[in-house]
Amino acid sequence: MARTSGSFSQKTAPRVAQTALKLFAKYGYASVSMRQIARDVGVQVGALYNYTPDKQALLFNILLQHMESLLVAWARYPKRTDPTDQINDFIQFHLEFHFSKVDEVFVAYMELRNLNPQNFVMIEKLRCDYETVLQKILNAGLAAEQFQIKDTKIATLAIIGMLKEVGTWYRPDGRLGKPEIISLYQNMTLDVLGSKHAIRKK
Amino acid sequence: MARTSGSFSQKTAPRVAQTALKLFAKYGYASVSMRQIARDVGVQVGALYNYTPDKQALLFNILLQHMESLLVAWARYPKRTDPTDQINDFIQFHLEFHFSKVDEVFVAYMELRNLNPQNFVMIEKLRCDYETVLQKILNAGLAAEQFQIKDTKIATLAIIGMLKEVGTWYRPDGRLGKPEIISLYQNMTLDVLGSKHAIRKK
DNA sequence: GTCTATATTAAGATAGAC
DNA sequence: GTCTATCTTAATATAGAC
Repeated sequence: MARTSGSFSQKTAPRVAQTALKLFAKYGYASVSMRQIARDVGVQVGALYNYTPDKQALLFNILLQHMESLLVAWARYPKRTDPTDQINDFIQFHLEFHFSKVDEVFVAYMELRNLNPQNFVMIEKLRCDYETVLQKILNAGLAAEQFQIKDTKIATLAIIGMLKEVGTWYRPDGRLGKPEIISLYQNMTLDVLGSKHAIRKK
Repeated sequence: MARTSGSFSQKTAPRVAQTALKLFAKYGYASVSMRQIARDVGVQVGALYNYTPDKQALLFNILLQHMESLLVAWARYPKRTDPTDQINDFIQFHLEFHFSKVDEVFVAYMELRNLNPQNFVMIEKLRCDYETVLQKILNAGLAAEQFQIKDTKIATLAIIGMLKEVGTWYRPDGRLGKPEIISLYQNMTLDVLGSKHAIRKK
């Protein structure tokens, strides 16, 4: 049952990346072997090296494409001027993006330390850029006197932490639908920021 | 320079566990070899097996002892009756405990998937027990009408997420001291819970 | 582009001498 | 209790045939 020469290349390329992503998310980068990836793709291990120079590049490309697509998607997201609106938009954007990229997000959070040093610097830069998006909204809200924040950096990290946790429990068939989750996190975030929206709630 | 027979056993036992913890925290369980642990301990690899039946047991014991000591420490922590006080105490307890166990906490969060299935069930049970501690305080605060929470489970997870994130950036020589961090997180948590403390803040 | 075969290295774990 | 030596398996990566 040897495969005909050249007959699956266009299908194989994306399958290698997708399979690596799926396995890295499930078992962790260090626990997944090239043989395991090859088996799930349906090729012999030698064939993988037509698509990646090595295992590290598989991880790096997953993280690079994920972070770049995240930042590009935010750049294209329509912006409103009011800081409270911006927070609501950011939470909605973030959660919707992450609902659709569960594996990528998980690998991005878990496998940073398995990047080689040069690759780590590149990804960490992009992660910082994304954090800065949120921090700037907080600063805008402070300037507009809509938020009451004692420490902007800590508030940024707390919100990132809150949102990150969602990835550990969200299931498409879970108790809450996406809109409900988004709404809950919008409210909790504005609470953390001391926004006046809190008055509306009561 | 062979070691004298039997001369280091009492020192070696804790060193094996501590070295495994340190290396697992830094490089990840799957990336650390028994040879690497042996080298850092200062023995040959065969000697490790006097202290552990296998590598998996090293990980499991780290997580088991961490979770048990966490739950025991909370059980012994003085309890106040007011739910708002309880939240403040829980945040203080949690952060102080985690400040002192940075590596244990990190390994506990990162390496769950490298536990074998039986070990995973045991650790997950303890993790749930700890989550329940917080959720019960939230329910008490709701019953006492001190908190405004739309979804107790989600609020619990959001707070856990906020606190977990601290482990990724806390450094003993960082910008903020432990008391400042604890105070900030107490405030943000009460904000998320819609506590009336928020009025005091303004 | 994929296969088979292999080079090379290293992993977890064990046996037996001291 | 530790050492040296070794068994067995499996890892990443490459070479060359088809």
